[in-house]
This record gives sequence, structure tokens and C-alpha cells, in this order.
Amino acid sequence: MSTEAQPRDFIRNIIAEDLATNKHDGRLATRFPPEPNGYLHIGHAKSICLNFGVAEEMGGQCHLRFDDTNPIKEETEFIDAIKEDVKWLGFDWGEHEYYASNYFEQLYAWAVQLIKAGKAYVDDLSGEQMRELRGTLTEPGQNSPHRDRSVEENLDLFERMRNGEFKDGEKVLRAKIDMAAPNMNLRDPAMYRILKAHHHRTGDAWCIYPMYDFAHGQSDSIEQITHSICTLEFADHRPLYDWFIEQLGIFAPRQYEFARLNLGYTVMSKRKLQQLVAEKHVSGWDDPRMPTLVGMRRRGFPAKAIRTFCERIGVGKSDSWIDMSVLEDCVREELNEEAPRAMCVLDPLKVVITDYPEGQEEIFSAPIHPQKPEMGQRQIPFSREVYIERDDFMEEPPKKFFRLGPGREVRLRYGYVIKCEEVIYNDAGEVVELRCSHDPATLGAAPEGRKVKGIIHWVSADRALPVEVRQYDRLFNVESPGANKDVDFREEINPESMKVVTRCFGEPGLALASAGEAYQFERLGYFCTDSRDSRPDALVFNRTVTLRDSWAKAK
RNA sequence: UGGGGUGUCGCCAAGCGGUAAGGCAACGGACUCUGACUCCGUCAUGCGUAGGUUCGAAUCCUACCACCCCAGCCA
Repeated sequence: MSTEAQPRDFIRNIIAEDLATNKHDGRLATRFPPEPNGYLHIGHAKSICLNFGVAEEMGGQCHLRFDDTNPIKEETEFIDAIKEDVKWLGFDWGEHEYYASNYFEQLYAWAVQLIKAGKAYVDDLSGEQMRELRGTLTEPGQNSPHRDRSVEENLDLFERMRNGEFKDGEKVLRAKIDMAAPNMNLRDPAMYRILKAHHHRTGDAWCIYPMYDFAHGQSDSIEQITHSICTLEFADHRPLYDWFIEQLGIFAPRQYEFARLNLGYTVMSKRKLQQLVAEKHVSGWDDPRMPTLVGMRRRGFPAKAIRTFCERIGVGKSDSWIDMSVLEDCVREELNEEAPRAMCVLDPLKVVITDYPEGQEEIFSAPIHPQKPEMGQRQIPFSREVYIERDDFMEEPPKKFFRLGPGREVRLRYGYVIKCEEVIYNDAGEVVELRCSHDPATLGAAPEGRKVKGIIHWVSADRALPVEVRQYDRLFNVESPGANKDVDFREEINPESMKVVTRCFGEPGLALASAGEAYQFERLGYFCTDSRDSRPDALVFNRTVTLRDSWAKAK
């Protein structure tokens, strides 16, 4: 066996090869280039883990660069949120925080250089006229009537564009490439447009802004990025970036494209996410049902789980749909390891232990984590009246059900084995209370002469801590929302994606739960206090993910 | 019918001419004071299809088929 780390995907293979052949003097630089016009989602996490991960593993550096070339859509709020999310994921860009807007002056100079070389021209066509002359996928386009303006005129016009002499949309700077190119991106693409808008960083210094296509490749070049990693849809743009770089005679990064992440039963498009927020289908970008990193964080997904997920799904070029179960497994794996255990009854059913003295209380000691004794013990009070989960009792239990039923025995976790002696009904015939006996010899010991397989969670009635629990489920009812062209994706929202349960009872120790802290509610799932709405005197827990439940499957 | 890209188990994904890794899911079983965790099994004579080259092909060649992306003064 080789002791070398094995590359895990085609991009790492390429980089390892480049490093081995000393391609850039052994230098490696990547970058994560978000546009600050929204919050980061799990799809971005894939890119972040790739770019930062590769740099970390292979001795390179990774830049955080904001591609802020469109002042109309971008805001400082998003910049701060993006930085926080990247940090939360566990990555550090160090000194390498950049903005495409920092390069505006250089980009302008390069545009002038291209004009002087006869490779760019100012066009007067409207957007609509440009579209008409662009041709179609199968027919070539036609040259703009302004394509052959003199260098002097173009220089003059472009300067006047910068000086604000024209209105928005009146003129545009275009690259002079080939209107008949089979690649649409090469049909004289726009380089600069007039936008009399306030930019979040450059203020009102500019009224012309470079297009992404004229800024992105050169920004990578300026930063000496060796490997420009982006998603598949930009493969068609690569020839354009290469063209600019070649005309300009500047450092040439190599671009590699990978398939973006698709996750089942959610949406990843920024437009759709924005819509969900704007139309209040969710409570905000950080709604725990959102696939945003802020949402997942609030939901209780550990950053480590998201990184594991990104590793597990791999990096390839084929369009892929990842099953939510992969993410959930990563979350469970991490939380199982870290989360302290506690008992909490979501749908309480009162149980009276008739042969246990009134007013008496015992304190049971239970491990905080059964597999990790070093995490210590917790104290759980027990008394004559307890609450159990309504689901853990059945009047007519099937054979395979080994919880409570009339005349049946079950163990109260970390407590006694109890036996259901009597069922109390209300006038409507609903079960409202159970009368049970207990076996005093079963505390920490197996019952004699019989087996009790069922173990249920419970909470002592007079010490029960009332809490609110929010049970989250998938946001959409269909695996690929919006895929059906005849149905608006908003109609595919799962109306039961959030169930709020207000009268749950937790064990008393839960009162100490701090903001965002994760617990395993035994037999139920992983929960964490809601970072927005939970207060020490009114705890609110979000269900992060349920435990696996083979009983539910068996039913 | 232009250009770019992709097709290996239900979902991802290794593989780079020497006889199909791994994960998730699923299904059995063991263990268990969480029907959890853990553990142990099972799960592609087959790699989009059809030909060809070769002692040997998922890997090379040819043709075909399917799906995704591109006609913003968005990124």
C-alpha cells in the first residue's frame, strides 16, 4: 500500500499532477467567488469545501472573493453573512479577502487596451436590437452597424460612458470577436454597461460596471489563481475568459468545471430561495427548513456534518441528485457522537404509579452519553406521577409492539419496570391516564423470571419542564420542486413541513440548555434550542433530525 | 437541426487495457436499560446501445441513443 494520500476526484487528480510537475513552481491558489446577493446554501458549501479543502490538503491558499460587479443586486448584509458562514464551516481565508470591485480601475484600463487593439467597440444598439442580431443556436448572428467604429471614436465614447454622459442602457462596450461563433458567448459579448447605481463599496465613483464575464477571469488572473474551479454552466464561458486573458497577455489560470449539487426535496436556486423568503413561505433566510447554511445551522446541523457530507458526495461532472438521507446520515453520525442525552415527552400521557408512595421522590442517575462515560452523569427525578409518550401505549397492541398495553410491562428508562393495571378514559372514550404498578426490584436490575423488552422515555410529572418543540420535515412534497413545468414550485411546498408542539415535557436538567445546544432526546431524535426564539424561561427546541426508526418502518 | 458537457447498482461514486472499490438506501441477523448506536452478512457475469480492435475492454476505435447547459446590458 502506498502511504501517499490518494486523490479523491478529478480536480484533485489534476492538481496533484500539476503540483508533481511543478507547473506553477509548485504554487497552488484557489478561490471561492460568491456574489453578495443572497445567503449561502448547501450547494455553495460543496464549492467552499472543494476550494478551501484542496488548498488546505495540498499546501495552497484559498481566497474569498466577492464578485460584486452588479450594484443593483448586491448588499453589505450579504457580505457579512457569507463571511460568517464560511468561518462557521471551519475555513479561514486569512488575508485573502478580495472584491472584484477593487479591480474596477484595472479592468477599465484593460478595456481601453482592448479598444486600442481594435478588439472592443462601443455599441448603440438597445438590448432588444442586440438580441435580434445575435442570431440563434443554429443561425449565425449579424454584425452591429457600429462594429467598425474607429479606435479614436470608441476611446472617446467609452470615456464619455465613464463620465456619465449617457443614460442607462444607451451604450455598451462589446468585445469584437465573432458574431458567427457557434459558442454564443463569443458573439461580441458585452463587457461594460451603464448603470447609474450606488455600489456598496465604490459608492458613486462609477456609472459603468464590468460584466461578470469581463471581470471574473481577470480577477482570477490578478490574484494569480492557479486553478479556477466553477460549476458546469460556465464551461461555455471558458473560451471567452481565455480570449480576454490572451488578448491582454496576462497570467492565465486554468478553469475546471464540476457538477453543482442538487438535493432532493428542496430547492437550490437563489431566485427560488429569495422568493420563499420574500413571500413568507418561510420565516426568513435562516428558517430551519431552508437549505441555507444559516438555516441549517439554526436547525442544528453541525458544520462538521456538512463537511463530511461534501466529502461523501464526491466531485464529478455528471448531473446528480443527492438523496437527503446522505445528509441526514452525516448529521446523525456527528450528533450521535457529540450530543448529550435527555428525555423529553412530546405528546404526554399521564401515568400514576399506584403502589408508589405519594410525596416521595427518588433521583436516578443516568449517563449523559451511554457510550461516553467521561461525559458524566445526569440526575433524573422520579415520583408517583409521570408522563410517557402517548405513542408508547396501545390499547390493542400487535404482537411485535413491545411497549405498554393493558396488563403489559415496560421499563421506564433508567428507572423501574412498570405494569399497566388500569386504563382511564374520558367521556369521549379517549385514554387520559394509566394506572400502573411498579416492581421495586427492577431498578438497575433485570426483572426476575421474565423478560421486559420495551423501554420508554418518561418525565416526572411535578418536575416536568414545559418546552416548545418544533418538528421540521422536508420543505417540499416532491423530489425535484419546479421540475414539472406545469406546476409552480410554490404549490409543491409541504404544508406540514413545520409542526409546532407547545406542551412538551422535558427532564429538569434541560432547563440549563444554552443557545443552539444540541441534545438527543432519547428514542426521538436530535434537537437543539432555537437560536432566535428560545429563552431560558421558555425553551424552544428545533428537531434537527429524527433517530432511525425501524419500528416505524416495520409498521 | 449549432456549440459545450454527461451517461458504472434505487441515489452518489472509484476505476485510466488484466477480469466491477466505497458511501447512502434496502434486506437479513447479532448485541442492546435508546426498536438508537455498534457489529456481521446480502445487494452490478454487469459498466447508455450496437458494432469493432485485442489473448483480454467499463477502460481503445466507430456509429447511434438519452439527458443537462448556452440565444441577460444577471452571476
